[in-house]
Amino acid sequence: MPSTYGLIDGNSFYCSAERAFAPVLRGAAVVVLSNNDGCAIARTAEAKALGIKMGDPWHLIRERRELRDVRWFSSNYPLYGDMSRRVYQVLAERLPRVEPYSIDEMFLDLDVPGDLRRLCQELREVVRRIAKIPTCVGWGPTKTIAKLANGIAKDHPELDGLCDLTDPLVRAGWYERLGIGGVWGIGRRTEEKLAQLGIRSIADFLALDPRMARDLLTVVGGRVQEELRGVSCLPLQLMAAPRKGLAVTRSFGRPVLTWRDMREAVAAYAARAAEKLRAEGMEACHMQVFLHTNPHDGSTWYSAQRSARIEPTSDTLALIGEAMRLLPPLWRDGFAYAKAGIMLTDLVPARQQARMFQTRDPVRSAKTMAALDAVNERFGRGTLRPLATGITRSWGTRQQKLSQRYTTRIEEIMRATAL
DNA sequence: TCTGGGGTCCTAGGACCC
DNA sequence: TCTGGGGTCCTAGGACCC
Repeated sequence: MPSTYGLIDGNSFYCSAERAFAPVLRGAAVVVLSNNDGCAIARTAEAKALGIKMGDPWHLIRERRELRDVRWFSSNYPLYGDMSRRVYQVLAERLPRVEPYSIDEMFLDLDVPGDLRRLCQELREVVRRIAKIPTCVGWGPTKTIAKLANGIAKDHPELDGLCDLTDPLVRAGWYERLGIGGVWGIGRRTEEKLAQLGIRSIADFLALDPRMARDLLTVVGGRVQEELRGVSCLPLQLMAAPRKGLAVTRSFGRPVLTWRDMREAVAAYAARAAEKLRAEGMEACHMQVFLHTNPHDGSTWYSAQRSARIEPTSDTLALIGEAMRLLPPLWRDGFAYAKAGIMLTDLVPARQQARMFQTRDPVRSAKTMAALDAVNERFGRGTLRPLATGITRSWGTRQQKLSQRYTTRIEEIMRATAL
């Protein structure tokens, strides 16, 4: 177990990814929007300075005159994924152990010889130069402390993107000043619960009897407390744990009113779920389908879900078939549906040998799916798709300003931006 | 009228994360 | 016109078993 953990994260990661290809955006207020261009999910410092908050609905932001010049983008996850992998590569070439934690954050094992501050500064510079992403780095004796340090580096520009919380005395100083709600693992509800007991700062929380912390917040809260004390409970995870489930759920670009559109949308989600499953080399044994109306618009709420055990598969047509069996009982005429989704759980590694009582030919299915994936990999997602998933897709997601490079390979990107 | 002590599996819901 | 998507872990409670 390392004695020093680091956390590096990309500043306004999605915005920085967009900026990497459009130098003209340097110094400009930039936001990236959620699916359906619904709300702001990433903002540059300039956009934050203009008062744009995380999660602000975009239709309200754009009405404000002073925000007319804000540059905005629909989210382009394939691009951000490429950028994230690039950042990982740069780090993994320079450190023995790196754990990708989220698309824009990596935990680092900093048990390496030499001056840590200098090393972290060098990491920031090389990530900026090669992957074109500005970052902050925080470090300390546990992951939770490294995460806290990273947040401090982000919030205090005078620290030049670096924050060292190795020294208990330095930590104690911050613990007095920082609210417990900013700690990794303490959300809004827990913060409220603690506030009722008069616990507001991190220092207050550490003064709480560990048994009481566990009774109040379960083992999770107990672990947070230990980690904040400097006792490491969360190891670095170099191997990503096999995933437990997978979901494709999406709000419609406009309300779905007809059974025909609903069937198409859910078939399309099932097809996408099957693709993801195959990309992971997994098969699903359980499927859940749900749909619901808009919870925000004051109309009558209707929501329904149904699930079933299925024969293990990652075959697109088979999964569409299962979804089409689950869906009909959920449908009620007369509602304006806002969202639907497919969730696959009980994932198992794909295997090709025949099972007893199997109703499909696995070899044939694998061949067909491999061909389908190869075409879509080469010519873009959705080039080849089952008719059941629709042609016009009037329910599709709105993406008015997608940066036009989502099939681009990272090598081409790097060439395009070579200085 | 009284009525044990474990187990497992499943589902739903809460809380949190990015 | 009108507010994202996709995960994880933990706990409680019911059904069922011996």
